[in-house]
Amino acid sequence: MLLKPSFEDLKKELKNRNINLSYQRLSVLEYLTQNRCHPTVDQIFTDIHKEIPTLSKTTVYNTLRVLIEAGLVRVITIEDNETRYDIEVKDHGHFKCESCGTIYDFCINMDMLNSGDLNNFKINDKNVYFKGVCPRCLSNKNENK
Amino acid sequence: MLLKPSFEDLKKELKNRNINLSYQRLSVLEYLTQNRCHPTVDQIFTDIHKEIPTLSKTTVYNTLRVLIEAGLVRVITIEDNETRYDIEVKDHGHFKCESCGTIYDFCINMDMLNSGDLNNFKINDKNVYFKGVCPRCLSNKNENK
DNA sequence: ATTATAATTGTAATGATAACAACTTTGTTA
DNA sequence: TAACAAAGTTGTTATCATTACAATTATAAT
Ligand SMILES: [Mn+2]
Ligand SMILES: [Mn+2]
Ligand SMILES: [Zn+2]
Ligand SMILES: [Zn+2]
Repeated sequence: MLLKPSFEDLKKELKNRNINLSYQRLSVLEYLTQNRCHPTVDQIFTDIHKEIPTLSKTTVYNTLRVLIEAGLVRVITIEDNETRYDIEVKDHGHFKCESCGTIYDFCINMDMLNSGDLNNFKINDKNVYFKGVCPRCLSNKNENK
Repeated sequence: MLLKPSFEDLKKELKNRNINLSYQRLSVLEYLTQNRCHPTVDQIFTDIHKEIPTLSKTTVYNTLRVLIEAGLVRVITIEDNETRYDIEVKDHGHFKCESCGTIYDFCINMDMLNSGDLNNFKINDKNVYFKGVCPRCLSNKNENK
């Protein structure tokens, strides 16, 4: 199973890397640990803005860049028109339901994947994206027959 | 190995689907069969524009949409700031070199990948994206030591 | 040849992200 | 603690990719 890093663990990680623990950064970081739905910048901004009305969207972008560079957040580009963010940086796949839009995590065996074509390549980043229809939407469709 | 469909094969495919074979559409289609570097819209437009000065970028977008809907072209979203297009629709992975920008194809065993988490999901589309440094750039780096 | 349908074109609108400079907060030093 | 320097935040503006739209042109059907 995927390990879920706690907010406190992540705070320590940032401190270790000498990254300043500003109120806004901690707020974004905490949001990501509690909302593991792979949110967009707009979702993150809109939600935190309710708590911190002075928050700027630029800060959300800046913070995400810092967290990504620190290796604490990964980018999900399963769709060409929306960038999403994931606090879980361990290898795992993403499935997007084309009906309800939900993005599901799933386990993958990355070793099985590497066919040997990439023997002499230095691999830094791996992403697996599937699309289709989730079980919930499939059963809803059957009910409406 | 991956099969490379010929321009003529693809023309027949379009005819079968009653998709109009306009000069511009055929031009884009032929470009994709001959430039398998996963080009962006801008690359496609700029190159074909040299031959067809009246070509509009809107037409390139429209044509790509038609070809994608027909299942003859697939979208590559390995980077969040550039959408790329691939005439090869068979399952295969993509590796982007972070140094030279080249996107390499590689073989994958998709069946090995599916861990069972997605047993009840209907899967329509699969993409595997890796990033890192390609052998050529790795050896260049060593030379400059 | 005429007419209807579809495709193309150029421009304008949209929306996500980045650049920027002014302002504010934080950390450091005395 | 006070003063200063560095870093972070904010709001605005700029940029760029993509889409919407209406006018024009090309294709298909009769
Ligand atoms: Mn995830
Ligand atoms: Mn490819
Ligand atoms: Zn669903
Ligand atoms: Zn390279």
